[in-house]
Amino acid sequence: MAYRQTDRVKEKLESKKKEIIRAAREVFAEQSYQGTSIKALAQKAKIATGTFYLYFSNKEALINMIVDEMFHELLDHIKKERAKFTDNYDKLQASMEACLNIFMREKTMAKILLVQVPGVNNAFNAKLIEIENELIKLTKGDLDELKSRGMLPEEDTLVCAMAFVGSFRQVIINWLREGKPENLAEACDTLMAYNLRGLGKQK
Amino acid sequence: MAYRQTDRVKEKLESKKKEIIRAAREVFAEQSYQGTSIKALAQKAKIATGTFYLYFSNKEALINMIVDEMFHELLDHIKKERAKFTDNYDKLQASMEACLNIFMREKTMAKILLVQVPGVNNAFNAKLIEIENELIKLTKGDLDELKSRGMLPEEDTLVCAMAFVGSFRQVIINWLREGKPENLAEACDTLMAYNLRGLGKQK
Amino acid sequence: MAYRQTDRVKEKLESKKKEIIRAAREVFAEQSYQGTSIKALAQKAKIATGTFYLYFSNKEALINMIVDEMFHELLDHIKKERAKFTDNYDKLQASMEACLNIFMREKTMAKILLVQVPGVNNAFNAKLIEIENELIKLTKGDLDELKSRGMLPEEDTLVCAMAFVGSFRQVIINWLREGKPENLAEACDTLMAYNLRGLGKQK
Amino acid sequence: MAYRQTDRVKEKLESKKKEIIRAAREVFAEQSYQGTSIKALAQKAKIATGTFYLYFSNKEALINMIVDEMFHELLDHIKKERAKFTDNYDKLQASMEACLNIFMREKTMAKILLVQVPGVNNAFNAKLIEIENELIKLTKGDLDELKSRGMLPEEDTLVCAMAFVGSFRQVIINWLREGKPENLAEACDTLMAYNLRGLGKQK
DNA sequence: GATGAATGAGACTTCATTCAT
DNA sequence: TATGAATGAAGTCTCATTCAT
Repeated sequence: MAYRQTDRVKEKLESKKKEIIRAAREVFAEQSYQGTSIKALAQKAKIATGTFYLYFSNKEALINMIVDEMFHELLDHIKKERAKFTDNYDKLQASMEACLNIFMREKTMAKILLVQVPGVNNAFNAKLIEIENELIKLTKGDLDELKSRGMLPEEDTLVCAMAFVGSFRQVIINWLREGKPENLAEACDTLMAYNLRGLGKQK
Repeated sequence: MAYRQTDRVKEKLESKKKEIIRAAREVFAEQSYQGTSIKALAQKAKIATGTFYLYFSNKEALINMIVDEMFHELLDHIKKERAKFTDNYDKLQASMEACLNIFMREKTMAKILLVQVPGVNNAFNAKLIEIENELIKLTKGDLDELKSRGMLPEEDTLVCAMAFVGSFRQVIINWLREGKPENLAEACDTLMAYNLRGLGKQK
Repeated sequence: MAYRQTDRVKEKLESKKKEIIRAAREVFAEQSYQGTSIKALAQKAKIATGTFYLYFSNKEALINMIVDEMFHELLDHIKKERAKFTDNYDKLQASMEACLNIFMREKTMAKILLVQVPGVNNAFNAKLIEIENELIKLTKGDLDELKSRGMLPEEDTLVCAMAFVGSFRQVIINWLREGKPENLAEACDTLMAYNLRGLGKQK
Repeated sequence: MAYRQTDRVKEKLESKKKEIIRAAREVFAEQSYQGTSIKALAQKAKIATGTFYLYFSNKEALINMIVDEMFHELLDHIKKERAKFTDNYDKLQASMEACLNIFMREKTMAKILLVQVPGVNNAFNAKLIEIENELIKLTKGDLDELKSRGMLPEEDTLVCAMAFVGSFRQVIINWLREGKPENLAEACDTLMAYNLRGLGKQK
């Protein structure tokens, strides 16, 4: 009987991969992608440098997987939260709150997505953009629907969606970088109100 | 006894430095800072690698100069445009329009400041943040004044300023990356209206 | 789960370091320190250039280690030989003979210490000087003792010690560079007699 | 009438060359040959880097010329001083005194010949050796003559000559490097007495 | 599978030398 | 002739990736 990958073996492998990713997230949140060597990474993950290559074909594959993972963590969570509501204004609010919550909970993710990684490598920069655009698309969907129901004035919904997302992004990034505003949850309310007014929501 | 540092020679040297910076801007707009070697840079500028070091002490000095330059180009222009108005709403609008105009005119600057450089090198990342924060500060100044005159509702002006700047940033960045929205000038009007409503401007 | 740092592996690493040092000694005996590139060094040691940096943090660390090593090899041997005698004249003779013997046995050491390295790098030039001065100091110690016992005329013992050491140094260096005098052991006797007369030894 | 190198032109050229050499001596006395760039050299000589190459074909030609010059300065002076005496003991003393005098007068020469240059470049290292050997040869000549007249015991005159020169060399070098012995002239007397005893001079 | 030593391409930078002015 | 900007080979060192154990 030949060697067979039992579930347990598979699981073990998978868990080691997870561990490496976990360590990598931590490191990348502190240092830039380019500034982090595989050796340093391996040390953090408590493996040998060679071992890294048993789990990832190269450095880029790792960051790709990390960003991919974050992509799903983030959007799945957002979609799940949105699904709880039917009103599009509520959906909008739920989206942003979900976003903030996940970033507050997982600061490493926030740092990687918003601070460290951008501008490093055109290849996966694309993936970051994808996340941003996906969020804009969701937002635009809401706006389009509200507009079609006459609940919003006649404005370019793409631009509005960008403004909406961009305003949140800016506040989160400043919070990450400089700790201001101190109370992110409160700022979220202010932002929400700002954007709803901006959209021209009828009271 | 030729080749004295006549004015003409000096001028030529200065223009060569400018040319290197120009080439560097172009390269950095395409590739990341870290991903660009001095050799590649030199090739773009049509000089030998060693020549680069006659004009800049090292790679970091170059990017510092570039970002510094952009910092001044951008903020000087904005301040000049703002100075033409006394009304704070007009100032806000002038700021953003100045920003957009300069980015439309100098796409490489926009790409470097907004797309390529962030997240690469903590040293001058700070300078980029400085630019962003300077703009937020200017905006906040306007909002504070408007608020003190009772022309704005009681909101956290820092958060509002971030939202304001962030919304523009997001639209510009998408335009840079994907060409959408196609008509940036028009989008600017939409954005302006959006933000003025968001601020709670009394008609 | 192989390739642990077993004793055998450790030993191998240590021997590799030794091998690099051995190769370096050989190269430095032929070419100057500055004139030897890491690449050339690596070739001689049959390793890749990068491998060098696994064993030494940089070029200077290597030469430091080499000179340090020689410092101890040389002085330890001299002191050991001196210790066999109580009479200071015997000690003097033992010192010089030990010196000659070690240089005859390890010509690369002699070439590096006496021919190649001096005058190159102020940092470890100091270490070479230290060796020379240590030897002069030992010699002076002997002379002072002899003088205090009235066995030497009233002369400046520092100058005499320098003369003593310098005369040996010159003969060894000429032997290294040009093979003259051919019979170094015999020359040693001549030198010894010369210096003892010079010191004014009472028969 | 074609352009002709008048004497005055020639003289001017020659004097510039001298000036460069003078500056180079000064620099080389402080820094090592390898550690000195042509640019630094040119600055010291108050010429442009390119100008250097109008007077010397390359860096090595300069050091060669310097050492050559020193070779003659030194040996001509020594020979001149020796010529004043007929007794070989007097000649020996005159040689060494001449040597010391010139080194005390021209410390840069001493530093270059004895401290900085050795070990740098096999090519002109040879020339330094030549100087040393020439001095040994002169000394040996004296010893041989004394020996043939029965005024010296039967010893290997080459070794004795080396001892003689080596003892002086050592004292001078220590004086240069560390300022000890403080009084070089006095040390010279001690050394002379030491060596005459060493040679076995009959009183 | 796991290890970490080994590899070598490639980055930055210096500097002897050349060359246009 | 004099200048100093320009050149590019060569040096040091890093690090992603491979490979022997």
